[in-house]
Amino acid sequence: MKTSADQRPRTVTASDVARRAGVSRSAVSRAFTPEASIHPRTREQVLAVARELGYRPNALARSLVKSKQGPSSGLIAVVMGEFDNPFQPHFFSQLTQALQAQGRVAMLVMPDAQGSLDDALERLIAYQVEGAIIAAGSLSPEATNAFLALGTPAVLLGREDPRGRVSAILTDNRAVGERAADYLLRQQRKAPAFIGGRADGQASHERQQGFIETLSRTGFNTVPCLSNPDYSYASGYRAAQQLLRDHPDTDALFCACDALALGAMDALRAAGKTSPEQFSLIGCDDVPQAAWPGYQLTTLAQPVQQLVTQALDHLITSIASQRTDSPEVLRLTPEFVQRQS
Amino acid sequence: MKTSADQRPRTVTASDVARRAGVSRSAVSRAFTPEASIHPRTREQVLAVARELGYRPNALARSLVKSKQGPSSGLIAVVMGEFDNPFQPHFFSQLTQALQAQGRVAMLVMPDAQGSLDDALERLIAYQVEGAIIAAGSLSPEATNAFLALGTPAVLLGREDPRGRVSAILTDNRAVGERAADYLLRQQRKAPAFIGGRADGQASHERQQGFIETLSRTGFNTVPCLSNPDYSYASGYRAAQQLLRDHPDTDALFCACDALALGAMDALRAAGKTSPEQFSLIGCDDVPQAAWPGYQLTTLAQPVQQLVTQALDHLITSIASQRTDSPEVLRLTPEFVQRQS
DNA sequence: TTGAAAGCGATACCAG
DNA sequence: CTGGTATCGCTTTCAA
Repeated sequence: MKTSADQRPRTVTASDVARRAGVSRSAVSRAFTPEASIHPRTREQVLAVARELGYRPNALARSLVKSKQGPSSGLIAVVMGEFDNPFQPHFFSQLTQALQAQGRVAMLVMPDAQGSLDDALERLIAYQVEGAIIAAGSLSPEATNAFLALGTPAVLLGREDPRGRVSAILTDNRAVGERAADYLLRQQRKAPAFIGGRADGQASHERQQGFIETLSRTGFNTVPCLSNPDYSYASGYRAAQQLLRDHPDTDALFCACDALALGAMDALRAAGKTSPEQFSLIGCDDVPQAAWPGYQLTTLAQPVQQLVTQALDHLITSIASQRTDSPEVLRLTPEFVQRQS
Repeated sequence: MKTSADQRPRTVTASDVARRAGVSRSAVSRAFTPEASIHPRTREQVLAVARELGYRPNALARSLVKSKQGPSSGLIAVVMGEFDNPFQPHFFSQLTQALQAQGRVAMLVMPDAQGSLDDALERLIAYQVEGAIIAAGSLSPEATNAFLALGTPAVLLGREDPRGRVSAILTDNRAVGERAADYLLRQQRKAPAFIGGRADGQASHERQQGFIETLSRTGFNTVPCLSNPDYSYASGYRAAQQLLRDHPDTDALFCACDALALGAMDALRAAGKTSPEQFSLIGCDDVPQAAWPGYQLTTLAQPVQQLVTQALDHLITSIASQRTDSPEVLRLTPEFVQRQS
């Protein structure tokens, strides 16, 4: 008699089903292959027995043999930065769901504080991921290298590869800056300023460029620009305080992302600048909080759904074509979202 | 001459390394097995060649053979609900990082609107996940069943299995309600109320129970309790409006989660109840926004780090012991976080 | 349409 | 310590 400890049933294999159904292992395999040449009746029989026994093809074994024909693990690596900005989770959940809808499985890597990114990547690669979506902010280059070395297709999401070696799908950040400037100009503001994220942050930098260039075309030659160690609410708050101290006449502000903008808004309020008449503020991303009644932040929305769809399409295509050369960069247009009025 | 299309190098296998290093495949395998009995010099040689050729053991193949000895895919399924509450992403990122630190890989499932949960679960199961962490809110039962049927260890995180068939790690929600009540009583409030999430929501319900029972012990027998279709900011806002309409004398409010509480706070402010003297508010979770200067929400923090650690420990243990019977429920104590004063 | 047999890439057992 | 061999679970020729 067995002990109660080995309650876990041995995995049911194709052989088990074959034996029970009185057919060969091949037949079982065929029953689970849509286009296989197999008699309908045989298939039904097999599937019936399979259901009865609770058999499911082992994806590990399947991928192993199919790897002869090309990659087919069905696994996609998702490299995601930390959720320090409320925009990231939103982005991430869209991405996951899109992958899922495609019948693929997301294997996740999040660089933690220890910087164990490399280990984690190695592990994913060992699982023969077919491709990678990289949305890891500043850690993207490392991740990019890892996949590039393997010839595994990868797509950057939300940022661009400085060396242009892999495709990238992102929001047109210069356009973001330009439209932010347009908005503030339309409001007849006299003293606009900018609060950005990390000085080396690509997106932040491009938004700043678009912003100040547009302004300079209208005669604003010196626009105060502050940068921060990150893209957080707290940084926005601090930066706005500093801005008010150093440039008390400021009457319009563009922040590189909503998190910064929300922080800035609270700092402005704390300083008594509560009315939209005295001060214009605009952010970028369109995080859920921006729509909260307490904030009503005007912002430039990133086209999340499009970004995700395009990135996935692109990745799937390059997996299918087995080409990682000829990288492309796709810049999608942000959408202006007017609030607070 | 090959065309430029087949630029992707064929995967390097152990045989390639063996041949090049002048040893057997077994030797290569041993070189990559920490405790294997192999001459240090041989190992170094092999590793050198491996590095040179860019060889990495194929995890798929490895898991396949190791499955003889027991589960060893290194894969853990993470079933996560939608990120409709800012607490979820926070939770999720902690979980992922913890898994990663353990050298495991997270395979993610997020039930999307279409309810394709079953398909996605089937897929994960096919990949021979060793265990599952289920933090999917209301969809947990389905997910639980799927893993239970396979005898795959699973742990519920943040909620409990109504039928008590799998282990669960969660915050002590009754204690949350009790301490919330204590706080409001300490403030000498006369007319406390409660705003919860879904009426059938387990956590919300337990928090409510703890809350009203504690209050009733002090003589409050009829406490207005509102429920909502979800746990969102918007619902909190609406519910608070309704509360102020139906019970204008309310002077203290406990919300089942911070998202609801933040919404309620904005509704209170919009109604002119701005001062902490006139109105006490307390939430639960301790999401990042609760600490923002604009809110300064007093709340009962869920011990995220502990929850994650315990859940993982528990899962690993039951994977190792191969037992899915004798489920346990662990309730961790919330931490009171006093703000706004 | 079907079954037998040959792998996919790696590990573990067994002699040497 | 080392190399040969069986095996993991599945798909895929190749004949029949």
